[in-house]
Amino acid sequence: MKNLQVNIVISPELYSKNPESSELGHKIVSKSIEMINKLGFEDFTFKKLGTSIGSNESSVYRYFDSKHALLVYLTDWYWSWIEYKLVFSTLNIVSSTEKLEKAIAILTQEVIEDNSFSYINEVLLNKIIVSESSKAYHTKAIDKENEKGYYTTYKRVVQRVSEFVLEINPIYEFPHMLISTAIEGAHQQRYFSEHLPSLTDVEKGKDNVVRFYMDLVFKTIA
Amino acid sequence: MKNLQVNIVISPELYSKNPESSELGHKIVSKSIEMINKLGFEDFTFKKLGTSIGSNESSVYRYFDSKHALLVYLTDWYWSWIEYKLVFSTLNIVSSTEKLEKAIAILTQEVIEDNSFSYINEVLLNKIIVSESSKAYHTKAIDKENEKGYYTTYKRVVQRVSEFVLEINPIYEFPHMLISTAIEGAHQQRYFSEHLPSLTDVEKGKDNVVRFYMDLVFKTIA
DNA sequence: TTTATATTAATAGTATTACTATTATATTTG
DNA sequence: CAAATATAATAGTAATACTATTAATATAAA
Repeated sequence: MKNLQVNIVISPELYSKNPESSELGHKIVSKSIEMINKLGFEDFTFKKLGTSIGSNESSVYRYFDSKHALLVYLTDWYWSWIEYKLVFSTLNIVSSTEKLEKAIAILTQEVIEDNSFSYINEVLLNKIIVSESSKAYHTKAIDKENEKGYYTTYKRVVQRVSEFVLEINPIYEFPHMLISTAIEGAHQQRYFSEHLPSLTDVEKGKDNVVRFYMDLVFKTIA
Repeated sequence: MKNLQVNIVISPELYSKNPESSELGHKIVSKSIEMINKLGFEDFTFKKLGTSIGSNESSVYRYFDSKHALLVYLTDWYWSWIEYKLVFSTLNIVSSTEKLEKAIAILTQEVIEDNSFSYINEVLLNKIIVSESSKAYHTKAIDKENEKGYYTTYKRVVQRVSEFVLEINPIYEFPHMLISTAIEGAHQQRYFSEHLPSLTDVEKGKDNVVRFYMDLVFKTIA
């Protein structure tokens, strides 16, 4: 994946002005990732963001209608990136088991190196997904936003991996629940392991989160 | 459980003035459950709450330091109630399998009737847990709050059920992850089934959420 | 029954937030 | 170079999440 020139393309519903289209847009996205990580989503504001990139609150608003819209954009970027990794790493593999293994690994692993997609730090973005992304869809406007297609990338990722599940066991009843449980669960377990460790069985050094979900998924569909 | 006079007792760290101690306290709790359901947590305010119970914003603040504190209180009340149901329904049962079955059912079922714990509507409270409770612990102050004991009841519930798992399979490596995955997963699946159904395999009439997690848990520890 | 005490209600005020609107100034493009 | 476009600067608004103060009311003790 190293030196391939690929771009994650984000659907226009998810921004007012495309942040890909200017230097300022790049700064907005990259600095917001840093700041949301540092401050948490609640304490992060467009005013603080504007100031810290040497620009202005109102300029940020020209790219994103709201703080929430920016979070949805970042989330969609993340899932687009994951989808890319997923497709790339399962291409030409014939064994369904092997494909599902790769998929579960990608979905449950912690992101530990910035794969250098230009101005986006994937390590920090992954941390935002773990600790803040549930706020993107836990909103009263969820149904309207879903209609507008805000969550299609995520749904497509779940769909793709569910298909691997059905290749292995075509009569398994709950492939989507299984995969969305594994994805969301893995994020939660990472959050818990840092903040509420007694809810987990995470040990230093071992990647128990991946092992746990790998085991769980394969046993469940066996 | 019907006519037993039992009270859920909440630890004093979770309120400024005990809402159990006055009529106004009861109203605050019961009306806030209604309003958070209707408006969502973001649009719910103490001002609106005060007005709608014929009282005052500042009076509400005497019971709870903040909106967030109230959500934590409600969450803890819910887990105390679940713990009570859990202990009650597994008492005197010798079979570990049966105990775990009962536990998973209690943890993953939708609450459909108000078991009439005085002024708290458990059906609505369960809905709040499903759609808002993750906001209680996804906060920058989580570590401090955890130290203060805000989440002990929830952790104890996970611990209790993890012990049932270990009774069945004493060498299973990840009992806490399994149980917290099932609990949080079941809530998420209920939320998804209503708002992002393609992430689930929920069908009308059938209680697939309970069936899915029951199957998953027992296969995983087999 | 008065008095003290606690509880609640009413009012006002603050800093901050999440935006909108307007105008001025750069920068790019034709 | 002119026109179009992008950005910055400034100001303003309604609402939020509180705090502080005082007034009214209920309850409990002397």
